[in-house]
Amino acid sequence: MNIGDVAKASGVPAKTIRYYEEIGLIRPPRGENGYRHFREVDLHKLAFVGRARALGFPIAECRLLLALYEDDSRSSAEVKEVAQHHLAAIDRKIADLSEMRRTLADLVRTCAGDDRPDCPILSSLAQDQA
Amino acid sequence: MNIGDVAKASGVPAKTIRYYEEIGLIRPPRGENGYRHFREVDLHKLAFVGRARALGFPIAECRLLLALYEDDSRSSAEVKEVAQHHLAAIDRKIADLSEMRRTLADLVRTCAGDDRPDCPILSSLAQDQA
DNA sequence: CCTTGACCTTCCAGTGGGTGGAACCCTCAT
DNA sequence: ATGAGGGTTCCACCCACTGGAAGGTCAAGG
Repeated sequence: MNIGDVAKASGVPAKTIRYYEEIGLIRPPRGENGYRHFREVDLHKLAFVGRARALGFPIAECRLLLALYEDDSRSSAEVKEVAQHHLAAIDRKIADLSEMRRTLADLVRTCAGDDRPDCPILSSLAQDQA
Repeated sequence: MNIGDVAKASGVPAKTIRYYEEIGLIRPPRGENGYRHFREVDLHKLAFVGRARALGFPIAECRLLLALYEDDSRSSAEVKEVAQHHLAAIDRKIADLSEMRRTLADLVRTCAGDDRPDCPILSSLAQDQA
């Protein structure tokens, strides 16, 4: 399979696949014409990474998960720890965003949104007790 | 005030303040020694941007908000629109993260986390019906 | 007057995770 | 032989900083 087929099959854009090769996530062999030639295992790994990325795992953790996946002597505890670590990171992000959302929604609610210049949003940003 | 004082007063790191000047968000005048000299208004604008950034507004929107803040003939409707736009962006992010969280939490819950290699997290990442 | 240390300055490079585009090569069907 | 639609590399850019090196400035203490 060429890169375009793999991109279609995995849902990962060709540009991204090249990038993944550049950072050593995948190492598809090359044909005589210089084209990357993807075997089943390469497609498989790429789809694995694609799904891990879709769950928000950073590249470093995708690399780790891939290594664990390929290591038959892994323990599920190791995998779980990586996943829990990422889950905690997601929770922190959600908490941060929710806090922003709460504040911003309050401000939006109290803003008249009419032709007058008076605006509690700007006042809040301008004052120290924002 | 020098940059260090302003950094302390506004909570925005000196490096970030220099960056904000570079992108034209603020334009503090310079003293004879080449040091940036921050007037009250510069500190004020910087703190404004700091608070807007803390609410997650991207730089472009901070710039817009700052312009509206300095425009006496603005309407609160314009401000509200910017804020609502950002609120919607926050909501999208929260929705995306929540979806990830849901899937990941399910996987973590079903993983034994013991010495055995079998792991539903890896299985899920490896299979198409992840 | 000199030194010390805490400031300040600029510039360059790197972060994460790609994305866009240019310039060029390869392959296949017409 | 030619044109479309692959593929290849490389360089630059996105966001919003952040780290660090090399060097200038300033106030206080000896």
